[in-house]
Amino acid sequence: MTKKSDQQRQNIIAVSRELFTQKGYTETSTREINERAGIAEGLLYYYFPKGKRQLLDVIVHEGVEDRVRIAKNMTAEWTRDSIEQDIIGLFENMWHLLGNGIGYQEFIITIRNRAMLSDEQSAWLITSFENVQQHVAERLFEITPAEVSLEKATQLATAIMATFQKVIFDELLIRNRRELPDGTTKFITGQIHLLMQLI
Amino acid sequence: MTKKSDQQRQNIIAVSRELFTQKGYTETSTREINERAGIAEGLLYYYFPKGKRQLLDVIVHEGVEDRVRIAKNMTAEWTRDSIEQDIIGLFENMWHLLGNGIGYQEFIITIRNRAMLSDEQSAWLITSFENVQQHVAERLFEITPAEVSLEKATQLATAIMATFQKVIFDELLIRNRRELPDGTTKFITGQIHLLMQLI
DNA sequence: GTCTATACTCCGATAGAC
DNA sequence: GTCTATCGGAGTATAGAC
Repeated sequence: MTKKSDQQRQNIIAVSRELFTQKGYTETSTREINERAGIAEGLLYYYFPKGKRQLLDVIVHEGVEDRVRIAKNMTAEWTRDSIEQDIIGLFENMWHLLGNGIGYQEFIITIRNRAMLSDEQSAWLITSFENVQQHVAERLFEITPAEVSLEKATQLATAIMATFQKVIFDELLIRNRRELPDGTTKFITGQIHLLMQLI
Repeated sequence: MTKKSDQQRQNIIAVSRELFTQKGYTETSTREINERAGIAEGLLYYYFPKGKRQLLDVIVHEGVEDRVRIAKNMTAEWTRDSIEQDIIGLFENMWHLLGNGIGYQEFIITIRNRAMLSDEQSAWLITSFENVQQHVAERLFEITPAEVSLEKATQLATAIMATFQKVIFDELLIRNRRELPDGTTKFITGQIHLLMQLI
């Protein structure tokens, strides 16, 4: 039941998102979008009357909506015995969501075009991390000895998330890589193991 | 003894760096650079024969050179008693170097134009953090009980730097702020205090 | 809804006088 | 060294036929 026009619209978005990620927003011409999408010159303005800028806004907005996916992927139960492994699994989920496919593209586009965006449009990046962080804090608190305060569990969750964020930003943003280097899992494992000594 | 032509050249670089930071590289026209620098159309190509792209490269290259400043600002001695305060002071130095003036501009330009740059051109960002991190690891190891391994000190330094990096990237890159929010020092203090319990 | 053709704007870069 | 004038090209967007 997906209408032709819906497909067309989605196709234009997908092509634009791809090009914006690879070449950058300003470096991508509407002509190139039309070409790759296989549509004629004028048609883009039928679907997006405000032109290229509207495409950017739509793509960034989808990033906002997709952020719930990140929260979804963390609902698995954690147990005291497997806690370190559970945390590593969480990192792998986050890496997968921000390092692959549409999530990666939305992430890169939002960061690199920050100067063009409003505070609200880029806030989803921080919100995503905060959501995960709070989730971690709660789980840590649950399975933690009674004498450990919620505040300490929260601080610990913050330290864990900072480590995740460092790896993700270093690789995706600065090194411009999309595959984790060999030592990463071992690195994360070591850091988690160290931090968990705090409990 | 600074020649007029040197001033002119430096002026063009300063104006470009300013505009590249505010509006982005591609969004800045050479006309606007000329206008703000108070020079005529053709003159830019007298100083920079390869045009706008050369300006980007020169600015990024200066980031590479300025990175030694980060290392310089950490040579103060640390003592066991003041260790947490010393670490907080280090954070403030790093924030100052990446959040103000030319250092801020070089940082933003390098990140936001990553797609245009080579691996070498953006490597200085990671190198800078790594240098500081190694320095922290060594200092921690020095003033630490004998039973703590260098490896553990290094891991701890990594966790500390991840916290610094998180704050800096969140504020400068995502939130697009250049002044630290009120709670930041308290936040950093809390995290450092937590992490130092590992020693 | 989709196409072709084109109007209009702006940019980077050069030529050449002074 | 610095200026004025301008070229060639590319980009966004629109008009109007089908």
